[in-house]
Amino acid sequence: MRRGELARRTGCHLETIRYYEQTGLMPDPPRSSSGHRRYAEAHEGRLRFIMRGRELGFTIEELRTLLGLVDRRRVTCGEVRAAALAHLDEVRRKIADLRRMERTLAQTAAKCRGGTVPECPIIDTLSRSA
Amino acid sequence: MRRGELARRTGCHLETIRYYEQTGLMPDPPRSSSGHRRYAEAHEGRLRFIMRGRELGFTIEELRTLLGLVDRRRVTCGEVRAAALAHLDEVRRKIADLRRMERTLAQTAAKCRGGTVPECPIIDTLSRSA
DNA sequence: GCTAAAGCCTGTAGGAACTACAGGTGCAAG
DNA sequence: CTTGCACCTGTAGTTCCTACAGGCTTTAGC
Repeated sequence: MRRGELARRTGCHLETIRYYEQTGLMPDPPRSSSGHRRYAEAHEGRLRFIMRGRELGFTIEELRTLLGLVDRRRVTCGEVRAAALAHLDEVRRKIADLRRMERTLAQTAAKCRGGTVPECPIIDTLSRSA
Repeated sequence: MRRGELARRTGCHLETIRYYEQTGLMPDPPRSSSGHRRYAEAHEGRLRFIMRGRELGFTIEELRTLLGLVDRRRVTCGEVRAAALAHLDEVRRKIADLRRMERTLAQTAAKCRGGTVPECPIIDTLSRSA
């Protein structure tokens, strides 16, 4: 498939695919005789993985590490495991942070009747840097 | 307190404080006669709120909205509540995404013995775009 | 076969949210 | 009173994209 179709299938921005190629996250794909990129199913899977990682706040650099481990297939299992666990810690920290924020937002919204009273409990909570 | 101390207290980068001032998240603080910024406790609270919001993935623009509501104190309670609930939805979506990633990472790491075998279940899972 | 539209190519510029630096002023301590 | 650090400003660089501009390629209709 070509770049446009890969973009449509994954929902990734067309130019971003090229960017991921430039930064080494995506491999240089084979080209047609006229120079057009030709992607296979494997590319789609890899791109989806990168996209999900980015959505979840992993940096390009972190993904490069993770994918680098995947690519150099003779890396030890222990190394991969360590990287995965480090990322797991980070993900769990982010979840904990978001849950705190969730509680604060839910509580303050619940306290508020949604009326037109200027003295609002949400405002008060936020002002106190909830 | 001065900019340096506010930075030390909050852990915020010195220059970032100035940036938040330029972009209107932080108010222009009072200045000493020689032009040095003079911050009060209230500034520290507001900065911490911004920092937490940023860590949790809220954009500058979203924070500007939220803080704008806080600042213009005569906004209706309903408006504030709507903004808070919208943010709550977003937070919940992020939590759900992160939990999916957490499960994948935990499961694949558990399957792996951490040895030196080149055929690693984590690698296989990631290659399949977990 | 021919042309028009759509799609792809490259390089480069712009935007968001910082971060770093250069060149200068203020202030406090020895 | 001078040395050194903190602060001031404006501007340039970083990351991760996104959007052109100007030019080939491919495809669909005639």
